[in-house]
Amino acid sequence: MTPPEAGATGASAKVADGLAAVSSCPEILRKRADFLKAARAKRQGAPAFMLQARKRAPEEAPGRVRIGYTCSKKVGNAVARNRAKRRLREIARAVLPHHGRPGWDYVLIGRKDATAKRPLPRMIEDLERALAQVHR
RNA sequence: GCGGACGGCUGGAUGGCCGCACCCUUCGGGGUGAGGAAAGUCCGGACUCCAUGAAGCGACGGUGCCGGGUAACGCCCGGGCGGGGCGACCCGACGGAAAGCGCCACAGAAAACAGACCGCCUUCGCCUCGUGCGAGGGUCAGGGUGAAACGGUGGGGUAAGAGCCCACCGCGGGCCUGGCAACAGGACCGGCACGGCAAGCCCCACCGGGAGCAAUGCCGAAUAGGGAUCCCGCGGGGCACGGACCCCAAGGCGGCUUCAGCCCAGGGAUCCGGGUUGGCAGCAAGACCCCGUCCGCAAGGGCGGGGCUAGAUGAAUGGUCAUCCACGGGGGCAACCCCGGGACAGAAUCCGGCUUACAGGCCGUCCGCGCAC
Repeated sequence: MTPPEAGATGASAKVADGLAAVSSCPEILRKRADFLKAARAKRQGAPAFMLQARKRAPEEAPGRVRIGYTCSKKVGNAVARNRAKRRLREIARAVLPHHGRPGWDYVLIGRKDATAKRPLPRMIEDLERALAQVHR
């Protein structure tokens, strides 16, 4: 019943390293107004998603990295939308603690089929590159 | 064994690591977390608000063989009738056409108080004396048309025919028997009247008020309609006038009527306070699930015991790795190896149904054919 130990412990050690580097836990965007503001700011395309990013004014919610997700009906039915949103959440969880800047709002927008099909490691690279573009 | 009918179940499994939402916590952690359809939003309810109450009528909408089940239903079960299939079984918009209106294309002589094209029979007249022509009468068996032609088949009968007469079948009527009923069976009477469509209007019976959890209630923040209370004030009469008081109207409150109840034109003051955004409640213990037992052919119901089973709101229920399980392709005699790869689909107030989508797999009952005994 018990699977091989060696591989599992190796993987867990690697991820524990990653966790130690987390600076601040990103906050989820929920208000429609925040999404509308982000949509008017900078945007950067990627094969499996679109990134929108905005540096907030100093008085609103200082210090935090904030992230939101959008999957419209263009992405597909409810199952496809939920799946796309979860994959976007997954890459944000991997990338944002290292590359997100405090005081910024980010919004990830899903694409039909591509968001569900592109391999996750490639999407992580895509997001790192897109963040670098937006911060420049 | 092959082909088929019906009913039910399942909807990848286990583990490691990293996450998300909610609940509990002794703050170490622990627990729970999508479906059979969560879907379509097509029916029926619960719940909430709105409409003054009761009865009747009307309008509109729905349902439509009978009995039962249910909170209720357009659902389910059992039965009847009609149709399909060798059969297991399946299908059915299945009340009324002697209340009325309307329609019945094309074809056909004729499509609804029947009618007479060809034909059949016959009377009279005429002549060219014929299987002739003309006029009249009797007919609907035969012809052809159609979805449908005013009962069908056989016999008698006749000038030829015809329910004209008879037998059987069909149809109608009341009666008897069985059944709670739909309905079925029987003998009797009637020579046949009543074509079809109600999925065109309609009639009959039964049911139904409207809107929906973005309902609705509460809390906090900025501005106008509305409501409550008080004051002034309003038709006629009782008093000669005015006021107070009393009585009586008129008018208003559902589509209409009756009864009951309530309100009174207009002006002023005070108080409460709408839509919107955010938060909280509604919001998960229920026509609930499981087991046993009794009643019932069944749907289902009674009793007893046990269980607590998602609660998000830009909306959690995931990502990844390993092994296994289906499945597809390739290689190999084979064990096996390699590659691909997981149906339909995601709760949003909650239940009972219906409908639609669905890879593959499993179980049970039954039918037909073939083989063996």
